[in-house]
Amino acid sequence: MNTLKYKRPKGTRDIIPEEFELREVLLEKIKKSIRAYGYKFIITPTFEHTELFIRSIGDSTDIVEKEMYTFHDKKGRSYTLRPEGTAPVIRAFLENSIMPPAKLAYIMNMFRAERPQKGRYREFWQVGVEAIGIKDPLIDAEVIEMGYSILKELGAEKLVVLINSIGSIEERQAYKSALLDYLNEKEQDGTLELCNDCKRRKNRNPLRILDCKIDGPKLKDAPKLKEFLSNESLKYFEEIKSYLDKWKVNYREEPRLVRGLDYYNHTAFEIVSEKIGVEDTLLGGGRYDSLVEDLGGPATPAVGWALGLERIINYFYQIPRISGPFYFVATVNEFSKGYAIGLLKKIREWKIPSDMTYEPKSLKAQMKIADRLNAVKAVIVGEDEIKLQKVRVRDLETGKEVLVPEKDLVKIYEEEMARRKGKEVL
RNA sequence: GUGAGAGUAGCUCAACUGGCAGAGCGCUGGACUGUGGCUCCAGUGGUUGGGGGUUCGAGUCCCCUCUCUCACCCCA
Repeated sequence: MNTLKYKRPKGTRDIIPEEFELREVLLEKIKKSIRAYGYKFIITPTFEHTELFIRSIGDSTDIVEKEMYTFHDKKGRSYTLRPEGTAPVIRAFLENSIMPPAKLAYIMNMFRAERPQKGRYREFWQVGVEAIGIKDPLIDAEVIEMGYSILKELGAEKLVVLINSIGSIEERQAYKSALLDYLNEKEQDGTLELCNDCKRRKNRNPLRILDCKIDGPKLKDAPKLKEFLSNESLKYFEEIKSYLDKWKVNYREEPRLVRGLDYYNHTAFEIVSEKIGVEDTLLGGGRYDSLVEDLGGPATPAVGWALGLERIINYFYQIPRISGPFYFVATVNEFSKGYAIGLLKKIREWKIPSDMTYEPKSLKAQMKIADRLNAVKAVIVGEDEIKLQKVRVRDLETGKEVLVPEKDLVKIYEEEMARRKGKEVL
């Protein structure tokens, strides 16, 4: 088994037919919901100029520092497999002169060179939305509510929106230095010893220290981010919450919530499920008012989120057993096989999933294969049937057989599909 | 990058302190020659991830290596 010569690269996944069908169903639901909120879908290239990600995500973030798949072409240009969707979408928004206000959505695979674990892969799929050119608490709230309802519709349970305002970039900067002053002072007078992780965090993202399991509790008297927010920022945040209240979104204010990408400001949020032991984030997002300008466009505020498709599937779905061909054509001998080949061709012109055995096999063996493939009905063709100008249709679940003219195969198929509709529990 | 666990048949897993590598499922065929599932019978299955070492003898002990999984970090 482990003598296999080639295996998939670490952290990548094969989506086998069973999961493929499940994803199709989920994605259809997601697309329908997102369109209902007025978004249009786009697809950007799988790779971009490396610079785009460094500029947008921030050069001292984990993603840029150690998780990007970067390569060079023959002329030495540096490209990177997209690690996230927001920067490419904004780039495309600018490059195609799309006019704000614009609501763009995407379903794209992302690439990050992390150590894989549950719900976390090196290639993974994100569904994301970006509302570009609108700055009003109403849109922030709507974006959050949309993510919340979509997750709910997808069957995610015990959802909680964690929400915070991290203020404007200037406000956050002021807070950051106040926090650093506080930490340095405590360290110098010996009342505080940070863990190794937090020593690293100090340079990279000091706000995260407050959330550290080891050091966090020691910092009860540290300055609070909220104290550094302007009245305007606070009011904006309050308004968002009042909409969420009105729409009965289950949220919790999380003063320590910060985002790992540099471009966020003001609203930051995550949606987690309390059903999952390790509180993995199902969806994360926030407001980013300076990104469009940073990427060379006019000053344009924006807000958005992304959700991880694999996490939804991992935590809330079983990979279903899928049904095989609707009709499995079985033949009695070489003579009827010739006839069956023509019949199969007709069934396929009707676009009904169907199959047969190609090598000669006994009828018994053919039936066995039909069963194993989980076919819905077997169509048995032998000399008797040909003589009568009919086919024998056996329901593989009930074992009931009917003798009908060929053209009835369409009717039987349609009736069965109609019967199943709505009952499809994936 | 750090830490923990696991690799035995196609799959899920056994094999006491080192002593002949096994079972179930699957697969093929038959009982039932124009009918699947259930039952019974027979057959099919392996370089125990790879390399080295200790030993009369290694799936089992030691070292190296590869792969996978989980957790931390970080994130979707």
